[in-house]
Amino acid sequence: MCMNPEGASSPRAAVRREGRVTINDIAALTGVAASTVSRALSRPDRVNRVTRERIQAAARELNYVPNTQAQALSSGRTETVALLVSDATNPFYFGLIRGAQQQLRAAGHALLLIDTEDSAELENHLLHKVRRSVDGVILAASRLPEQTLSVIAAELPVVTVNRNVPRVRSVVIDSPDGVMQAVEHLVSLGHRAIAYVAGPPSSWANEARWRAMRTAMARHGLTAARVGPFGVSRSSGSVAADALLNTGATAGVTFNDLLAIGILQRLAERGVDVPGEISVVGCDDIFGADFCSPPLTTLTAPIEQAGRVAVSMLLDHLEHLGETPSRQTVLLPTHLTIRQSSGPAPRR
Amino acid sequence: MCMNPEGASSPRAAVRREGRVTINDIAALTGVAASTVSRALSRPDRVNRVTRERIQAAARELNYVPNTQAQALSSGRTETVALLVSDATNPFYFGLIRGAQQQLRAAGHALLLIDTEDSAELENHLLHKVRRSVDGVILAASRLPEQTLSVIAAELPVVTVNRNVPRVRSVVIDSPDGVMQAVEHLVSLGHRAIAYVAGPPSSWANEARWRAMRTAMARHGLTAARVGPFGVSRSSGSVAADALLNTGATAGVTFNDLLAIGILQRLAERGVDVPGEISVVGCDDIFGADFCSPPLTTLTAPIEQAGRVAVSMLLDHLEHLGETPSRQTVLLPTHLTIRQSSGPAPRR
DNA sequence: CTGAAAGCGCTAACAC
DNA sequence: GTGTTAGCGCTTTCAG
Repeated sequence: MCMNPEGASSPRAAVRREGRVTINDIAALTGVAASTVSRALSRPDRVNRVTRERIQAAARELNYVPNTQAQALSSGRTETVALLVSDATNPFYFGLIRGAQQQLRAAGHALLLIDTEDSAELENHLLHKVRRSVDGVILAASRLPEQTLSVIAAELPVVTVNRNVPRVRSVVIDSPDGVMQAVEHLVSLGHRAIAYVAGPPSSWANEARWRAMRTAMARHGLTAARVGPFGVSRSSGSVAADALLNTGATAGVTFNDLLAIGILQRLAERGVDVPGEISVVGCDDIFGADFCSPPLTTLTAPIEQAGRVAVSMLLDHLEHLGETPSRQTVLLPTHLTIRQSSGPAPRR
Repeated sequence: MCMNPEGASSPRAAVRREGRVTINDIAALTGVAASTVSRALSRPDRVNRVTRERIQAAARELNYVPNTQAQALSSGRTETVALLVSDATNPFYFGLIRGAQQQLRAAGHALLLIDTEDSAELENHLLHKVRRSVDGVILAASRLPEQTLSVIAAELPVVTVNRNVPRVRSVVIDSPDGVMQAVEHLVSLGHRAIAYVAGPPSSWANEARWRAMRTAMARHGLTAARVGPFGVSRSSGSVAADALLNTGATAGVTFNDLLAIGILQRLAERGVDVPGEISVVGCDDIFGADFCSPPLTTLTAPIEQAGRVAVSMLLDHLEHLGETPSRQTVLLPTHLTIRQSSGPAPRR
């Protein structure tokens, strides 16, 4: 009948609070205390069977959905895990994301995806920011210095992928071993001058692969050339291809497939025959490696499995907090998948 | 000196509560009330400049990070947006995820990634579950029936991608227009028998593309054949290729690139020349479309932009809650990118 | 086994 | 402008 003065809405967006069913509603409906409802729902074994069933029935009937915020606030557990990737667009991560997502869902946890845009600074900042909003984090290809990682791992459950840091759990794909296989493969095809096409210097895996390459070459009394560093995008492939050609090598092992595919494209442009004039071996076996042209010989990495394992390790860690943080690291094997980008060394 | 009885730790994992800095610590340090700290941090303009600066300095010094759970609980805003995709592994989503992620970060929001595994049921379930944990959701290629979507949109801010539902905001990529361009292209190359290779029936976009195809063909007095439905994976391409060949068509327009690439592989296996014997046109221009063999003629979709726009619409919606939910839909143009998988129709 | 009560950390009226 | 006071919805001692 009259305008009430408090009718004016607040400047902040109205908060939707309609329709929310809380444990109190269930408590009221079933005539028990809210705390009992809470128990019945989150630790069913701690409550009498008949009350429990009555409560669960009521919950179902009212279409109750727990408020995760509230749960998190009072319990300290968020049932959420953050996955930090350096570039959500990199096909390498697709499998990782997928594997992690699967395993997480199975455990009823949510996945917070964070793109660090390949910046250590941003990575650190975002990590700091979500620290309290997640139960733990998975760091895929972290760009952070070892010391920073140690500090973070001390205050938050962490699992790294493809990055080995003392006292931090990690799953690493054994690409170095794969690189050795690749070198054997190339050497047996008659190659003597083989170059490593390096990725970002901040990448731990990059250095690990390079080391493996030198070792493998040394076994045959050969020394590996090295070009780079290059960015890990297909477009970096152009420069990389030219640099690779310049070394006079008859074969190149690249930091990853993205780079390798870029190189393949550039070589085609320049009319260089692969593998006739030069062989190219990639790393990871990402989506596309099997249908680029020529199909890429590469190190097949169990990426999806890595995602699953990382999650398992993290969840396991969460269960046993406080226990000795044994420097546990899982090594996943790779194998060489031979396709058409590698072949016999050209005659001199 | 003596063991205190409460020393026994609880059976649940210990909750880490060490080192947490709260607004109370800042309040104590600066000698103001906690509420003032809260204000100074979240609505700086509502507090005296010098107090504000003192508070901000203290916050920085103590390395304060707000507890998002608590913020969410009391404010109702979570600063988190969920992105539901039907398959996190589908390269189509990479760009979408990336675009969304970018825009979200710029606005200081987090991204909850949810994989619905292509199941309407699971989609509905998960949506229900996160309803209260996010400010809004972006539904990429939802499999939900229109009515369900309407219901959800009524109780939670929603933006759909490639799915048009009355009263639900959406961004749709104008592939139907692109399909028409594709048909013109093929017809002008002399093709008369053109088939549509269908994707999942539950996909809204699939039907939209098929309709566009028929219309475009009709304009030339032609009728399109249709094969399928097929799954949207490369492996479905084998069956699809055989079915396509069976129609006797000289060209095929496929639901998406993944399928098209699969078809290309199968055709190569069967020794069918593309585009000599048959032309193939894909849809989306995903990663890989430009380097498969032959490179795929396809409809280039602004996928990343779609992700950004979807987020913008959603955030905008959040700002103006309660306002008339005008059925706002943004149409993003596509264009035909001609590569080597399409060519003149073969002579009879 | 269940209830009462005290918060989790923060925001949002409402006073002053 | 700033302090006071209630909660947000849930978990978790602590009694009984």
